[in-house]
Amino acid sequence: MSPRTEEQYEEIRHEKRVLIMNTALELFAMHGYENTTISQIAKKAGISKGLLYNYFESKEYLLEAILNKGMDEVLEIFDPNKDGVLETYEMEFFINEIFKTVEKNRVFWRLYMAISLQPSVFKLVEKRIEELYEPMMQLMLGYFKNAGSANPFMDAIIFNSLLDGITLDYILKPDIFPIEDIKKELIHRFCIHKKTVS
Amino acid sequence: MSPRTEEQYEEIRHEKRVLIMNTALELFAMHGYENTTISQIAKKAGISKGLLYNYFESKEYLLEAILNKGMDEVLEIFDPNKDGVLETYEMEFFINEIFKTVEKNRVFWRLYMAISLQPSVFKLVEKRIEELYEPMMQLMLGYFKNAGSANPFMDAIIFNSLLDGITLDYILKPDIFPIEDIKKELIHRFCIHKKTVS
Amino acid sequence: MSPRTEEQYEEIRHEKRVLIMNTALELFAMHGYENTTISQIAKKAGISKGLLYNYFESKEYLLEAILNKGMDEVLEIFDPNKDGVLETYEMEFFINEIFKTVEKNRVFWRLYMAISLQPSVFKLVEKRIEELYEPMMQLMLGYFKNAGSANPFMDAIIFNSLLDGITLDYILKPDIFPIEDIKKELIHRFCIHKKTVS
Amino acid sequence: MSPRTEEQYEEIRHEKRVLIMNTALELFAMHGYENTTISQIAKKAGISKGLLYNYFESKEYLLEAILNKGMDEVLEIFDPNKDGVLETYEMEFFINEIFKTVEKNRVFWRLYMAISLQPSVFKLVEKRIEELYEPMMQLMLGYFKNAGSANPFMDAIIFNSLLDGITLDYILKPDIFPIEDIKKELIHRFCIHKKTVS
DNA sequence: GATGAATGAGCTTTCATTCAT
DNA sequence: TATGAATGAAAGCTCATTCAT
Repeated sequence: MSPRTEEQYEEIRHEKRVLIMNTALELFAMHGYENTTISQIAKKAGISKGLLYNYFESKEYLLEAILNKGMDEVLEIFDPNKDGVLETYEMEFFINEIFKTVEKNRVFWRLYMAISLQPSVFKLVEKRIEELYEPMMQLMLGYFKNAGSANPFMDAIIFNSLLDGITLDYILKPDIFPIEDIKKELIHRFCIHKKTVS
Repeated sequence: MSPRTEEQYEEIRHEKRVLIMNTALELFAMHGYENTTISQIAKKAGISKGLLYNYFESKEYLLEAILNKGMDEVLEIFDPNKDGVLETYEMEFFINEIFKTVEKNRVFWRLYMAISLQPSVFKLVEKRIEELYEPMMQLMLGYFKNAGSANPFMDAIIFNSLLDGITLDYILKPDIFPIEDIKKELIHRFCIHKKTVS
Repeated sequence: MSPRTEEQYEEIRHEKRVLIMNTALELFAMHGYENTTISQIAKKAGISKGLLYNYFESKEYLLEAILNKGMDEVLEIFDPNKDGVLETYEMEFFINEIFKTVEKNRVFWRLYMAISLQPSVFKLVEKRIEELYEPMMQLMLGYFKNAGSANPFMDAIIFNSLLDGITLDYILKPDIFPIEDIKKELIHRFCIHKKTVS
Repeated sequence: MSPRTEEQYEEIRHEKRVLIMNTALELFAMHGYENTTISQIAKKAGISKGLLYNYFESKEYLLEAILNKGMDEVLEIFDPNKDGVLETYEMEFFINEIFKTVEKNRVFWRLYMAISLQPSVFKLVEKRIEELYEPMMQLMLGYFKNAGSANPFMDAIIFNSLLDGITLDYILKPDIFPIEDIKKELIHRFCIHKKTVS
């Protein structure tokens, strides 16, 4: 056996980081950030407390890393059309993407929302939230303008709130919330084919 | 000097209870339940820690009392139509009531939502939530049926999610969220006046 | 109704003192001195905490008063023969008296023994204990000498320990400890009629 | 540096546990369970409060561990003759063993008796007490029967009470109680040598 | 890199005692 | 005399973080 290469070590480090972050995310989302102890995370991840501090400077930095990673993943959706306008025919794809993200990262969203509701921790996500909401609003604004809305600003805000509400309700009751039906309904209601804005 | 009468004691007790609950609600909502210490509450309320425990058995019971009181106030909205159906012409009144409640109890809703997102504390509100959502859904279901909706169940869920999303966004950014405009828009969109029901 | 006389007030004060002391004794003996709160005592006695402090300067003084009163009652047994010698024919009477006291003041003895075992509170009873044991030992010593014992000192100590052990066991399991039979047995064993020391 | 081996940790843990238990036993016995604070124990043991909780879940569990360990040690005396009968010639050995235990574990016995006298804490030792008294009584019963006693049950109870009383008096005044002489006297009185059994 | 024993600041909670009425 | 609201010191306990190995 030859000693591990620099890259292998790097790989191991990266995998452990991900392990810790995923473990912590689950616990944070389930019991809340304050109710989760470093011991619990270390135990569930199968490592020692000391090692955890080898990867993350503090509990708060760990949380920050988790939130940033989650936000990065979410923000990728907006990349394709980053500086463009959402054409009406793209709306269906967009809604699908959003729902896919929400369903895939349910646990992250729960944590994210809980944190958002806590002003004293909110600073950790405040900046990233702007990165999310600003392009989102621009996209929607452009879309509704394009679709000939009488009040595109109002339409955008309401659509945005509706998505937030759906996400919230889905997170709170994932087992009984009919997320697939809701998605279809949204597509049906908001994806205007051709020029027939009702 | 003779001791205070029972009524005087009752008065004192009631006022202090309210003072403590209001103070705690604000702090809980602002910094989160776990991040708020009994010391902070006592200090802000201008009383000693010991006295607080004279009124509430524990920090958790204090939270429970706050949540229950808030839920009681919110549930009063449903009283007028408790076992009836929401007639189409009543929808405007109903939306107005909901928005009034949300605006008036902004702080409570923030706490309430934060708690709901934390499964381990969720048990405190679980039962009360059912008291809120069940009649709400029935009311909406009846309303949309009455209004001739093709899919009243879907309409009810979406309307409900929309309200949740609006509440959430308003709570997170009360200063910039155009709550009044949104309310008008909702009334405009969802209040079907008798003659126009097809 | 004429105002109460000075004596009547004094009478009321005395009765209330006794009420508080008896209530406290029971609680102290049942749950221990440290585990009993002033609130509990006041509540069980049907008075306010403030009033209790009107009668007793502190919790410790209350305990002291209880212990002293109990000791006084116990010490009365020794009065009849205080400076005399226990004649052999008086032993039966004496044992009867001791058992009567133990049975009557079971609760007091429990407290008294518990306190004795706690050096830091022991100072409260230390002096009174000497008042009890010293004459007791003298009495026994005289008795066994009188009865022609080969080692009256040893006999006295052992007899004393036996009484202590009986008291302890009776206190710990009053329902199953055959106190009456034991008493008869003691009388049978230690009351030497005439000169037939076995 | 590589981390300590499992054995090293085990060693450390065991030694600390013993240190804490011995320190706590002494303080509990001296000042009483309720009057002893965790801080005092930690300080006297030369460790932090936090560490103590690393080893014992709570103050009560610490007490329980102490009582159980003490009882285990005491119960070992009964092992040799566990299911047998105490032959008359073994009585001397048995009395010697009992006195040895009492003298060696004086501090434990003080705590044990104090706890026994406090019904609300009694549950901690209730079960263990039965383990002690039941075989003790059986042994004594067998012994006195064997020795031709007219009332072996009474003899057993009285002998038991005598031992309890001696233990109590010795604990209360170890410096002046003539425990060695008493032991000899007991052996003299209760060890019936085969030939002299009438 | 990896361990978990060890720390200590800070939390919730209790309760003897005081005091305005 | 009598009340119970109010205090505050001190208790038990938790947990993020450190560090010797």
